[in-house]
Amino acid sequence: MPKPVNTSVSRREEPPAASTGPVDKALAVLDALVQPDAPHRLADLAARTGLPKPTVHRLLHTFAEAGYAVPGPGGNYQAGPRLLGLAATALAASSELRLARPVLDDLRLRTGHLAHFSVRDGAVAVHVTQSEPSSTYRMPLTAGGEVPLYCSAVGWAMLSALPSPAAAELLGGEPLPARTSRTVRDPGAVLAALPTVRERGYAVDDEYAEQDVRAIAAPVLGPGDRVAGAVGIVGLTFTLDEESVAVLGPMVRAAAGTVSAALRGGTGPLGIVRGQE
Amino acid sequence: MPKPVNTSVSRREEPPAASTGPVDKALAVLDALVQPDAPHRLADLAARTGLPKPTVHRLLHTFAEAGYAVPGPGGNYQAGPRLLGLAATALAASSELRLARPVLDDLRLRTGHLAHFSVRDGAVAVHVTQSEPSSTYRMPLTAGGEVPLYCSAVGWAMLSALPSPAAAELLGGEPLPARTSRTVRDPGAVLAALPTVRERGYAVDDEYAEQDVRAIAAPVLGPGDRVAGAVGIVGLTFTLDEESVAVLGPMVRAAAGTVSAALRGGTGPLGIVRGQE
DNA sequence: ATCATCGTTCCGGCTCCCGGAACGGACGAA
DNA sequence: TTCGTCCGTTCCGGGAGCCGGAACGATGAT
Repeated sequence: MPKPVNTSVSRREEPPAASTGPVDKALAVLDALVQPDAPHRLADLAARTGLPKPTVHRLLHTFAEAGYAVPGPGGNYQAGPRLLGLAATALAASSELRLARPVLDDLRLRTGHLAHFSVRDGAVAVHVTQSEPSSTYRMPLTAGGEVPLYCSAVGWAMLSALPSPAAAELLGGEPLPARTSRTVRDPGAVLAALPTVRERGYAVDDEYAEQDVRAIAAPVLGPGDRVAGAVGIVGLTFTLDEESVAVLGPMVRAAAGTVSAALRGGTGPLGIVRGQE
Repeated sequence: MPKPVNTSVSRREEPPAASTGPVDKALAVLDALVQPDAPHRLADLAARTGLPKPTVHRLLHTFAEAGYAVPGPGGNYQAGPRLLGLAATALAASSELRLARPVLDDLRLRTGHLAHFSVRDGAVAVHVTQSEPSSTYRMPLTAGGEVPLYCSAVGWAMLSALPSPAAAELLGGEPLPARTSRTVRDPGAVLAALPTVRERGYAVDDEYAEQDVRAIAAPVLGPGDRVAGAVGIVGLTFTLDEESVAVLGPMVRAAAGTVSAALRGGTGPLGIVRGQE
């Protein structure tokens, strides 16, 4: 008796975003491959990317031949040495990142909170590096993670340093999804808050994205006042309480200013003499 | 049992890249895009990858649409936010890397030399992360950089932890190119030195790769004695002198042992092949 | 003003990418 | 042990879309 193929209506919305070109598919697989829950099985990668199984398999084979993925026993894959090398090179080559790191360490030491540096990708912020206190028993922030601009301190900070029309366009006209009961859902309200952020020099996220989590951030500006990213600290509300915001805010603002100044001043695109290769 | 004995040896590619598929070309462009001398002009990327100009342009356009590259004024490109996020995610997801970092910091503090962690990609070692002393006036090692196994301390360390046949295959039969006057060019001589490395627990590179540079390294072993990488220190010969090798060597060996133990013990992503004998 | 160089666009040819279907092995349940 | 299920892998014919030489406009140096 032929079993009916399980074609039940998926309860989960299909996120697949059918990429048109092979390069987009390759990027999708790479993105899935570096996710923290390694090693990855072929079926999982196919499900996550929404690509057909043979397609993912072929891409993984290509990656493996180039050293960007390494196949394990039982047909599971993980990030390969060349991918790790690429990642290390990319992070080392980013001048803002290289300059931000020591500032983040200093900021973490002086505030006791997790300090991080994020950059903007469209309407979301990507956390690129961070300095964690040893006492973090639960990490409210993951490296490489993303958070919408409208509900994060780093997001508001970067929005505040953008021209108003650009900020308005990024926020859109529709009501924004609520993450907590305190999320500011009205784009107009977010826009109205930006002048205050500009005046103070730092933005505060009061449980906008997650319950019991507060954050403070300030924008980092590169040459020509271009927004390069944002520096911020994150903590639970009962350690990063309302009173401390008044003293921590200026510290965050100063840290961001330090990075901005370093970006403008010292090391231009080619300030250093590199060895060969 | 078909064991994956895939030990691809050659991975060196020259400007006339023989990339057959579009995915390989995309990887080549990505690799060129993260190189330290940003921003990159289209013609440079085309020259570096050996690909035709329109092809590179099309790939960059695809990358830009996905946020993996960002076009600057005047038609130059640099790594985009998604690429930085991917890099951060990849490095954060690697358990060996996460475990190695604090050990490297400690090793650097106690030895005063640059400490680094490298993994193997075919017949070369890739430097994945490092902890630099502040006094480094010239960096003899770059993040994401590569060095052949046969002429580096980390290379010898990883070779020593491999089965002899595998090590022999990686070294090949031909005489190896000389990097300095002290480079060991005979594959047989390298193989003959490995038992000593195994016995002492660390390898020493006496100006094999570069003049006036000495290095010490020890292998890091994961579950099942699989080679996960190597921990090493690098310094100039007149600060990292011959007498200090005897005291620094065991420290490097101990550091590598710490990482190995942590890899085996604590935070295995999920113990899959625990029963495999 | 003139030219070399670069980034960008165009377009016809035909490569080789695509993914449904099938196969064999691994694992768990009965 | 046997059966059923699921997974990784391979195959293959059709046609989607990749390819790159050639051309065009912008830019900066001479």
